[in-house]
Amino acid sequence: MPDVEDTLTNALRRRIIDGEFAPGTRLSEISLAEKLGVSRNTLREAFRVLAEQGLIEHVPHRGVSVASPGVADVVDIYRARRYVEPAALAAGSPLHPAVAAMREAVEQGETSLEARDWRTVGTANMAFHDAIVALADSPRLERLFRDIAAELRLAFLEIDNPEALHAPFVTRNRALLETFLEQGGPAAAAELQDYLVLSERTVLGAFTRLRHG
Amino acid sequence: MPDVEDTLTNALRRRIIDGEFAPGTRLSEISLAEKLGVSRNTLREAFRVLAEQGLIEHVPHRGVSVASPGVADVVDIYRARRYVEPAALAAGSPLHPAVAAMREAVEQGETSLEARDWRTVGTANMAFHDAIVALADSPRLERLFRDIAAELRLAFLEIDNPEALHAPFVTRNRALLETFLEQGGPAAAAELQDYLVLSERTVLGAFTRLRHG
DNA sequence: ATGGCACCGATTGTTCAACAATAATAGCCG
DNA sequence: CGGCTATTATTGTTGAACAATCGGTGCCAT
Repeated sequence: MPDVEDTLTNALRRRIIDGEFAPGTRLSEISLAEKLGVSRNTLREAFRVLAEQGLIEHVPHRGVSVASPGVADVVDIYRARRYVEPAALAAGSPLHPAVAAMREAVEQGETSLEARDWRTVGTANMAFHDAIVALADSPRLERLFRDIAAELRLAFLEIDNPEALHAPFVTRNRALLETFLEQGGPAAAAELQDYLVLSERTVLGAFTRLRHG
Repeated sequence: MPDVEDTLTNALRRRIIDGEFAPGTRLSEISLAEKLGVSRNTLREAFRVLAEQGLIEHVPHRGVSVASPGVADVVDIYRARRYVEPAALAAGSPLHPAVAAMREAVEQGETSLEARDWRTVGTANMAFHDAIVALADSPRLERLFRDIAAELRLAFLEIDNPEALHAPFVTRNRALLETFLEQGGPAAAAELQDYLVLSERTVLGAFTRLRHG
């Protein structure tokens, strides 16, 4: 049964992102390998990949645990986002295929918002920003964003107040898309800067509130 | 003999970057494991990490080979650099510790240039840009740059004309540092934009010249 | 009781040997 | 000479084994 590896990595990745293993959870090689029906060695290869992506944390001789991003991580993630996303939007063409993905993400967000399905709202929000990055046509920047978006999802899982985290940004996504199409990239980039500052503040606020009970 | 893994990954990484295995070289698990004195399984874990970093390419059932970046990769690498480096410089503080590293890299480059030690000139150039990215104080952006800088070194190895690639930029580094200190980040960022465009053109020119004999 | 210390158990780190699955190659046939 | 098949070398994966390390347990001395 070869080629399990990539599938295994992706499966694990999805399950972690979906919150099946809470952030901070220790992942035992033996029990997890048994549970997944693979050998320890194969599982360890997947671990190395996920650790490199920042989804799990590896401490020598103490195994791996699901990453649990702290305040410093969130700050850094948003810093990176502010470097990449507004620039991608500013230089992006309205004719770029990713614009369709942006529009779909906006609509998906609106639909899910109405259904009060916060988790899906969060997914749609991420898809929206993913599409923004895709405007840059840069595989390496897309990979960076994929990784930090996954980490951010873990941070969201820690907070576990999806409505407050995701709901406010659906209308902002719509507005941002319209600004981009009607006023062009630079105007949208400026708007996105504020957007990201607000988003960061929202996440950090929820974080510190957590720490204080 | 535990904990070999991280050491092994770093050792392999250094040897690849240093050109011990030419870009495109196929890395056989059996022979390389024997050569390095580790087991296949351990080596495979290191492979997974390096593949994730883009240093080696993994094709299922065909093994791994040292990455050999093509024109598209170089273009993308420079695109990513233009997203990150000028912004880091624009927002960077002259009091940041990384400025010392920038200065050291400039001086190292000048010394090596005089000695006509092109390889060291290249290393100093990379250290200079690494320091620029460090201005952003972002571990994730630093990691991105570390990876694409490594890939770029592989591209340089393919070209193998280190003088043309590295020598012209020593004086530019000095000038850029002075602009940053005397005129501030935004002015330096603008200068760096042109710098990177020129650098990209240099690399791409050498590339296409390669293809034509 | 308490603080430090040696031991013990559980887990990770690593190796080895084996087999399955695949891709490239070589050789065969038409 | 081109296409098909068989061979072969390599990767993919497994299971078992042992070494090394970490954390905790319980003992001992104060």
